[in-house]
Amino acid sequence: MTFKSILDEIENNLKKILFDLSMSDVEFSVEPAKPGFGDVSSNVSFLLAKSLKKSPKEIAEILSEKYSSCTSTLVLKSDAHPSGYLNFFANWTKLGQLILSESYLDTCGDVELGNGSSIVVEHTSVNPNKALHIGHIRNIIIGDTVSRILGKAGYKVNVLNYIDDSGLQVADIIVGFKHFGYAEEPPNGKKFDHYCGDDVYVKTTEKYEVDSSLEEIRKNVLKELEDGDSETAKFGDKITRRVLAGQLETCWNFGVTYDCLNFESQIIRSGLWSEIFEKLKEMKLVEFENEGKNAGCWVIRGDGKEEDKVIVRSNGTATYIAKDIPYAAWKLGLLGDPFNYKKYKKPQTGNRILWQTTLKETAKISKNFTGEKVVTVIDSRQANLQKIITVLMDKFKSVPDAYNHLGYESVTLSSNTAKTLGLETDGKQAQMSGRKGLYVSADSVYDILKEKTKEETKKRHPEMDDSEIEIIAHSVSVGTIRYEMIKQDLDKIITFDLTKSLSLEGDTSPYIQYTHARASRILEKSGRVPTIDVDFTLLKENSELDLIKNIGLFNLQVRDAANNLSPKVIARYCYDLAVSFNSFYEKSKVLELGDVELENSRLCLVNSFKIVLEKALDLLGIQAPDRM
RNA sequence: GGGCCUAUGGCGCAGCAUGGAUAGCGUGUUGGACUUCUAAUCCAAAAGUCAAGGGAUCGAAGCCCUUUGGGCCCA
Repeated sequence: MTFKSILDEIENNLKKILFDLSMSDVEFSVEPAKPGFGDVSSNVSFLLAKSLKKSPKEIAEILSEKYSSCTSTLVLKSDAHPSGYLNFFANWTKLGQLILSESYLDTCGDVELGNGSSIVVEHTSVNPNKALHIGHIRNIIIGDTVSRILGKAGYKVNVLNYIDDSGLQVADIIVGFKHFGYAEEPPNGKKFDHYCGDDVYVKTTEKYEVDSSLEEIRKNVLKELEDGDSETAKFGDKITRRVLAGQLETCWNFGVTYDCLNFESQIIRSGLWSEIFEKLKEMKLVEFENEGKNAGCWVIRGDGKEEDKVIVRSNGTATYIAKDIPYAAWKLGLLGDPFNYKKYKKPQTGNRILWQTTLKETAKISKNFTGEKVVTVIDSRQANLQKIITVLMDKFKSVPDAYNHLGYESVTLSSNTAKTLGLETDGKQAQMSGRKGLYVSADSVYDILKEKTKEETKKRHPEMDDSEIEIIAHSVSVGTIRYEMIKQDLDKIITFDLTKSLSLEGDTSPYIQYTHARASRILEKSGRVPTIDVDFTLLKENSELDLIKNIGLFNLQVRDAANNLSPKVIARYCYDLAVSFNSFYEKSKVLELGDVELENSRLCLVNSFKIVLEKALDLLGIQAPDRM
């Protein structure tokens, strides 16, 4: 049981009181109080003010009076604040014991939301023609964090990465290799995904701008790609898989893993499209246009003022939505599964097995990576398209809100960072562009951070051996990037600056990780094994109670984050938890107090903090070293 | 022309879903704290017409309407 216990107790008692007043249909709130207003607050008196024709203050006083005769185990007293709030003070001896005992359990923080139902999270889905840049990283970290949170909330999560291996961007690098003579092996041992993105792709697209006759070559390559048996398709497959391998390496380095890779080329060849197209026609969700500018096309009718959306052109070719619709339906398990599955050749970090789709009959392994619900992480520039798919899927699937587009704003470059890449912007931020070579790669940001954190760690611990420094620098670098990508709201643009965004102080991952190291150090130095068999009445300082309270809020935060698909909730929680520990750390010594009982009680608290912080950080994919 | 997002101390953000107490945090600035369980830390000070205007409400940073600035999508 956690802090939720006292909220539930108060809510139930208030409900009883309201029932006696025959006011039971009021939806009041019972929430952790703001600092200085007790432990729990309720707005109930405001809501009753009108119907009872009394001031909130008077009502709070009446309710407080009535509350004193309720049976309560965790509430010490209630208090009517002059503002009208009804505040409660906890019996911390009991509540503290409940919270700290709970924190020692494996299930701490678990939430019963999914109840074992399956949910698909699709993220990453970067064209396999370039290395991942800092903008892609935002998508990947959001997706990975949401997956972890949903897992904690009781869902069976299937994480998918959609590989768009048959589009224009892939055609472009093939043109580069086949017609402009780029060597297949990158020079100077450069990572293959970087080579394709920095050199082949950028330089090839530059040539299009100079010579428009090259457009013809590109079109032909694109056409050849669609025929799976062509030489071009086979070559394309080889190249994209090699780029993909490089991208996956970056993802794994950031602690991100998947369950299955879905290849667009296979979706196109699988026949899923014609299956869904027939269904769409049957259900009259697509219509054939006889007149107007879309004459001869199959369209989805726009809602109200919206434009109709063409999905099959008059020449019979499908538009790119036509690739997304069957995939979306497949993810929801609405279509037969045309795929077989085989293991990806290289194992991921951790225990998760990575599968990939295949159309080959030799691999007769069937799997189920679909979900009763789907979350698709794509930036909000694609909101229009995603809305069409959401509306369509709602009509197919009886479950409401089965298909969810989790949108987020893009990452732009600060004018200073753009300048270092050779673009003058007049002090304005700049949109990244793979085609123009205007981006900061994820690997390079990691490398810069790692150098910086290595230096910092060496300075602090001259005696430490290189392998330990390596591990610390890795987790701090990964943590810094992950936290930076997640800590603010999804609908805020992140302006990335090579120097400013890589701070290690303040509201950052290293701050939180450092706090963990402090706790670890206390436990290590104590030389004792902390237990929950301690005297909880000794924990009565404000900084101690505040820390206990924060520890007890963990599962409430997980619920909030999962319900709203909001990873930043957990980031904020980790930060708040760390702040309250640092406050405790400054005010209350733990060791060498000359009072073994008190030491043990505080050690129990420190350990509880450490356990919960580790679990919360794990949801962010951040590891906390014991020393740093 | 239509649509989506956004505006809160110098800078970067939280709070808005579900209106109610004293609008929080980081950074920067100024000053202070390492012989102490690690200073990637902590404490203090200065700094806010919550974009502007209007509306409903006993009560608005939050809800509704209008306008403006910034970003994006579609045509």
